[in-house]
Amino acid sequence: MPGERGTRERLIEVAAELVDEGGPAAVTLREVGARAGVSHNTPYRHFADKRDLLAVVAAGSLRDLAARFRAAGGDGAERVLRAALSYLEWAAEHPARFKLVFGAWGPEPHDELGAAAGAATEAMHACVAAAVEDGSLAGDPERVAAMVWALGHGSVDLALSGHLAKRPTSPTAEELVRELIGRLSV
Amino acid sequence: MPGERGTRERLIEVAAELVDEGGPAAVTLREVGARAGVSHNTPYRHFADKRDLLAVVAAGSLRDLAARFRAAGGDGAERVLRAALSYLEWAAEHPARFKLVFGAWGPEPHDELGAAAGAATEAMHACVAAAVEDGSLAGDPERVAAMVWALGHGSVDLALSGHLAKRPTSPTAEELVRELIGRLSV
DNA sequence: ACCTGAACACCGTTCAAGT
DNA sequence: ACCTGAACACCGTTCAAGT
Repeated sequence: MPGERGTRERLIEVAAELVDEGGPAAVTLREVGARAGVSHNTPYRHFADKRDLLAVVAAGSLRDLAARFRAAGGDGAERVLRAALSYLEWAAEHPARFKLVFGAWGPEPHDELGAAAGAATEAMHACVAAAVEDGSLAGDPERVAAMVWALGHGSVDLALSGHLAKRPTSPTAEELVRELIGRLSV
Repeated sequence: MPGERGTRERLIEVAAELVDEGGPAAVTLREVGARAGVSHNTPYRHFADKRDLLAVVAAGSLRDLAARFRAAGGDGAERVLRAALSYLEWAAEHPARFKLVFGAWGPEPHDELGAAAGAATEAMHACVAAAVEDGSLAGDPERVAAMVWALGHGSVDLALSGHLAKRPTSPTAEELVRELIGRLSV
C-alpha cells in the first residue's frame, strides 16, 4: 500500500504526536507501542533507549525548521525577517516540541540531533550573510545572525514559559523581532 | 541550634541540590527524603506534589535573580549591562536550575512561581526605565527591557543547549548582550 | 501536627523465547 | 530480522496507623 510505512517511522510519528499532546513526560514507551500497534518494548529494536527516540523526534523537527528558513521569500533584511517570523510560527505550532528540541539533553551529544541543529543554524546564517552582503543589514554577519537567533529564541521561550506576558503592556515576540531587525537595518 | 531549620526548608534545599546535580529527573521524592533524613512520603506533608516542590525551588532561584538585578551597580545603560551580565552569571552557575525555571510548567499556573517571575521582571524593567529616563538608552522602555531580557535569555538558553556554539566563530552570550546594549545606547 | 510502613499503579529496561 | 511476555528495579502517590 502507498500509505504503508515501516515500524520505525510509525514509532517516530507516534512519539511526536505524544510530545505535542502532553510534553516529553507523556511519551511512555508503552503508549508509543500501543498506538503503533506493537508491544511496549519493540522500540528497543529501533532505538537505543527513550532518549534516543526523543532525540530523533527533535532532529526531525529541526529539519522542518531549516526547510522553512530555506523557503523564506524576499531578499536581504526582508528575507531575514520572514525567516525569523517562520521560527516564531514553528514554535507556536508545536510548543511542546520546541521545548523538547531546546531542552536538557545532558552532556553527551546525539549525532543526528547535533547535525540537524547545525543545519538549521547554517540556514539562518545563510539568510543573514546575504542581507549583510547586499547592504540591507549592518554589522558582523556572525554576530547579527546570532543576535537574531538569540532574540527570536528568547522571545518565544519566555512567551511559552508565560514569563514574557507578565506585564499587561508587554510586547509580543513578533514585535521584538521586528524591532531588532529594524534597528539592525542600515 | 542556630543552623537548625524546619523540615520544609531542608526539603527545598535538598531538592535544589539534586536539580543542580542531575536536572529535574534526578529529583526523586525518595532521594529527597533520604537526604533530608525523613521518609519518602514526608514531602506530601509540606507540598501538594512533586511539581509543587520543584516550583518552590524555581521560585527561590528567581528571587535570587531579582536580588542580583537590584544589587547591580552603576547607572543608566551601564547598570542595565551589569544586570544583564548577572543574568548570564546566574545561569552559568546553576544551568540545571535555569532550565527548570523556564521549563515546561504546563497550562495551570503556580502562584509562588508566578509571583517570583513577576518580581524578577519588574526588577529588570526598573533598571531599563531608569536608563531610558536618563537618556543613556533609546526607545520605548517596555520594548527595550523585553529585548534585553529576550536576547539575554535566548543567548544563555542556546548556549546551554549547545546550539549556539555550533560554529567555531560563534560569539559568546556576553558578546551578544554587549553588542545589543551598545546598539540600543544613544 | 508530623511522620512512618505498606501498598498500588505505573514506567524504563532486560532477556529468554518465539516466528 | 523482528516481535512478544514475563520479570526487575524504580518511582509518584495514597492511606491507615503510630507519636
